[in-house]
Amino acid sequence: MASRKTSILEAAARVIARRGVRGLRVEELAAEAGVSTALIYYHFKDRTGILKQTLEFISDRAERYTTERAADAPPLPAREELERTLLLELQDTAEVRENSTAWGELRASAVFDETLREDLARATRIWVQEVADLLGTVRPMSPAVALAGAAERLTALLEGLSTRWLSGSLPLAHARTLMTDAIDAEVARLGS
Amino acid sequence: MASRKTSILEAAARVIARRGVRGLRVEELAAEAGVSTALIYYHFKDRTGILKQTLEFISDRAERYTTERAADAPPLPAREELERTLLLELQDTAEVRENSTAWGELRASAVFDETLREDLARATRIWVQEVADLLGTVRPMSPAVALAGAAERLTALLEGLSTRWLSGSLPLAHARTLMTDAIDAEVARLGS
DNA sequence: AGCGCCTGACAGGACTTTCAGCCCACGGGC
DNA sequence: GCCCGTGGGCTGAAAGTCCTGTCAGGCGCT
Repeated sequence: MASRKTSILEAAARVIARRGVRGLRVEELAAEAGVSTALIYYHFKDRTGILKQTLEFISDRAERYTTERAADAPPLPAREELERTLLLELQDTAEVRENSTAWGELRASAVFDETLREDLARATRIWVQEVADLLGTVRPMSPAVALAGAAERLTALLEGLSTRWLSGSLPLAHARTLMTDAIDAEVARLGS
Repeated sequence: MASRKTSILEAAARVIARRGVRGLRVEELAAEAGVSTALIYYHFKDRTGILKQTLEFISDRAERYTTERAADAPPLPAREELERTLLLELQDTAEVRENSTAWGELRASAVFDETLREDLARATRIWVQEVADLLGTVRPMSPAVALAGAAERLTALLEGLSTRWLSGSLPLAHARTLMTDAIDAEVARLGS
């Protein structure tokens, strides 16, 4: 069930989305979760422990929501599936905003914290591979190297656009347009 | 010439590159610059003031080093100039690394700090415009809207690749290849 | 003297982490 | 069934710790 510890992790995701990894205050987290600050230290050794476990929690959750689809939903055509997967990260819903924000924070934190790098690199690799596979479905004749390159560009672009969106430099609708156009370009490029 | 204030800003860029925005401690900055903490507050109103002016300082400096060329160097062909400008941000030299890291940090911080957003959005706009102009030189017949879109994609991609590089998810050489390919794709796209 | 640049010292707070112990579910002995 | 001892989950309160931002004043230049 939603144990106390789990609900603290959920609360942590919300607080990080609101304030960032940098702005997470244990007291605020405690208030958000409706527990005492001491309980946080009971379950997580220290502030770093909170961060690590929350980031793990978040990447599990993200993997779930990008992959999962209603079991009874008809499978989408390859091209729509690709677009859907990528544009999913550019939506103004609480869950996506929360995950995107946290992902961006994780990425940014890893620049200064080597202990995060390995996990991050692995998660990135999985994500890129997933997109490369989708591209392969859209353009079955393309060489793997080309697919990998396109997937890397698309996912890196997505991260860039996402950060710009979240930092208020780019309206969401425009980000979506740019992303769609980039997908067109990459698909066309593979086709040629 | 290098006024005390300027040397504080240079030190701030170094400290941010080393510790991140959240890791910037006024005391550490003072030590790095070889001045008292009080002097920092004398020149910059508060911590946020330091951040804002450092952002400005960094984007000026980046503009300089991407734009400037030796006076006696022959002007490059448009296409090479474009490539050079974008790939300059993907180099493992102290100055570039420092600038890129600080830029990424400030971008990430702006997600949670509205006071940085306006400056950041402006700096972004200028940069995108610069790239759009270069693209316009390469493909003079392209409509402005297409140039703007391509420039936004290329700069956002560059930010994404840069962050991946700095966070250890992407080898530098590979990032450069991906960037070059993206430029090819966008230029080809404008040409059609 | 007046002014701009600069400093040491510290007040005041924001945050993290610890501590002593309460509460209650549970299992064993009667 | 009932009592008691135990231990994990949990908390209020406060001790630390670390920083930011301020203040009164020094120093040199015009």
